[in-house]
Amino acid sequence: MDVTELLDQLNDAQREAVCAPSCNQLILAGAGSGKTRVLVHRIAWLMQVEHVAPYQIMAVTFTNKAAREMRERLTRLVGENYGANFGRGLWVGTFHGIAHRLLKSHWQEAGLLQNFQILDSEDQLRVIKRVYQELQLDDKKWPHRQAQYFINEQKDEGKRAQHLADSHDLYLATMKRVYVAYEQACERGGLVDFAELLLRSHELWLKKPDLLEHYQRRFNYILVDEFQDTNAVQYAWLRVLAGQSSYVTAVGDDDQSIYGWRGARIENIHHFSHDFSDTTTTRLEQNYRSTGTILAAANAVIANNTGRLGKKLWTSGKDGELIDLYTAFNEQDEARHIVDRIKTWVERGGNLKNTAILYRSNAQSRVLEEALFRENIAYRIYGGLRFYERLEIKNTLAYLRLIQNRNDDSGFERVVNTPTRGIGAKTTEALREIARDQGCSLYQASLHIIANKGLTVRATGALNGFLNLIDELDKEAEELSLGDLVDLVVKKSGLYEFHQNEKGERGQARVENLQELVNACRQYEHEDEELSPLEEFLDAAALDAGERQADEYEDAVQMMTLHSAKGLEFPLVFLAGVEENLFPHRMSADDPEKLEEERRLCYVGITRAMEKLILTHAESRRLYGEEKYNGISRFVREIPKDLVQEVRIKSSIARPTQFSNKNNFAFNENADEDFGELQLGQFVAHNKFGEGVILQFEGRGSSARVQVKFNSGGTKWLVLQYAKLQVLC
DNA sequence: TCATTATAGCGCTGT
DNA sequence: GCTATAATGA
Repeated sequence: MDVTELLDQLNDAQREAVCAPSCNQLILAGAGSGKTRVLVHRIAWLMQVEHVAPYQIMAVTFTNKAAREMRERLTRLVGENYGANFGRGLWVGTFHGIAHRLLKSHWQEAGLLQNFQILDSEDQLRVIKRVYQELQLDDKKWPHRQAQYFINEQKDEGKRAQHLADSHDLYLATMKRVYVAYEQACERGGLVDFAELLLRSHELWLKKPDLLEHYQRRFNYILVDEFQDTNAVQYAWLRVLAGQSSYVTAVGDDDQSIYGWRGARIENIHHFSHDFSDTTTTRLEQNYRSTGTILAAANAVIANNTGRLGKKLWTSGKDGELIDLYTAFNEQDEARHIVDRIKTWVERGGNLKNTAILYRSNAQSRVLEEALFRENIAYRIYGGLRFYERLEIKNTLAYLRLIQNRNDDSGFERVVNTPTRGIGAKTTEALREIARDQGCSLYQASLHIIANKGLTVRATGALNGFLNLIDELDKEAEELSLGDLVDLVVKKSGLYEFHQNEKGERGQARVENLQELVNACRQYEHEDEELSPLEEFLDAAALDAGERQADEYEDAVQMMTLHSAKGLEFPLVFLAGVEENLFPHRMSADDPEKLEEERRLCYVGITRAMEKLILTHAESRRLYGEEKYNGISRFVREIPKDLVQEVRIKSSIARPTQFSNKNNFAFNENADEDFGELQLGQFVAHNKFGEGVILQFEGRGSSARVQVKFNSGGTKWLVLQYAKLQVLC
């Protein structure tokens, strides 16, 4: 490719970053400012102009999706010049993926078992539960989750159990005990959790200077995306790897740091220019995504945060439409309104896939989903239960892991009696005891107990059946392709049949998921010659969050949390549930720092929108099984008034102003049924708001509602079905 | 030992 | 409201 062509598509600031002489670089890139483009072009520049070899470059991202996208764009830009070998030397991956790769190559030096397993957070919790039993700790006093959170927090900070000072504080002392025992359990079982991947590979380098030197010499250029999301270990890892001779390009946006709860340190971006010598800083502030109105709103909201590096997005484009704000009666009404707006959008020629509904927490998705489903609008939900975290999938993977490694205790425990085959709590308890005494795995304990006739005839038969099943599958594994093997595992283990017999839609969905897993395995491309396809697949499954690409091309409404929306953009965006206690979340309301993170989340949400942004909130919402009346989010108030227009319902039924004569309801024959004995001017009582007077009627059937002016001052629309108004005389 | 039912506990974000 | 455990009966 021609160099001019490489630079033509860039603005001045972008070009400055792309063509910078070799140095450490900090690129502060606002939302929609072409961050990925700069990264990709920078790599292309290094390769084609500076003649840096691909194997000297490492590009690090946070999600698999981002890594995939970068690789694709890079291939498109320079791939043809390098041919099929293009992907070989260049490392593009997530922090976790790269750390995993290193540990796989140097398991011995890292002090791991060769076939170590990656724990996802559910697996991790299981291990912690086992540890609790061992230590005889009360999970009521010290919840499992708290221990999990504690351990991960320590690891994210680079701290091992041994680094923790002994404390007289009972909580800290207990957590330390759990941490110590947890480390031992992982050590024994060859288990590695997410945080461990990073911590372990960091330690590997400190422990083996010659290994470090090898990689330092190799990777002269390291580029990191979403730098504001790095945690302490990742930052340290990076510094060590870069050493004195490599150049680091850090791209990030302090205003989009939304993973503080996961250990991300916004300070890393502040410290960068101190810690990496001769850093040049570039700001990308021109936005190519959103309208002027949307940007003005985003800028106004984020301006309320303190300690920012400072950045103001601007666009040369049009102001565009105002931001809509819809106040719904309840969450049902909110969903209805969103669906209506989507229908209008489509009628005017819009695509479903160009619209996104964003929300703070996954729990909000259900009502929205139902409303879309009722209207036959295709939708796709991101996140939530991930594919590889589903029960039936994890069970299948457990079988596969056992095939690969009999001593995988977590897999053993998971499926020894799934589907049920007569190996109950009593038998497994016996196995566990032997395993503990002998310091062996549950599989070996099984062999042991059978040899010593330590079980009833029935239990022995059942256990033998299970062991034979695994052996048989293993034997078959040599002959079969990965896809066929998984197919066989699913059928022979009885999982398939088990879920088929499960009643209801749930079983159906699970069967489909199993089929999908088989499909995924059939299509899985084996890359690394040193690993078996099964081995490679299992590792990939553990690291892959399971964002499937195929569906991206499907024309469907995109639904996701604000967190998973980062990095994406859509012409039409709904921000649902902009209410206090929900967004900002009530867990964050008291802590100024957490509140600022919520605000950044809001900033992320607003800047996803390209053309039109619609905010919705509900006056009353069923949350955790309770009716809540949350006020409108403070973030909405932070948007200048002149950028927002309130939309009232585009009523399908004209709103009658006179109710003196009930015959006015020509278009609403069931009005009597719907509104019963309620009349205009009727005094009513509500158990939360107290007494008031009815001002207006609207809707029918389940959406029949009345506007009430309460003596306490406020005026509210109430859905009759939920409000349970008492008629006063 | 299994399957059903009752109860308690817990709520966010996710590599 | 949901899930994960505990208690119950087959």
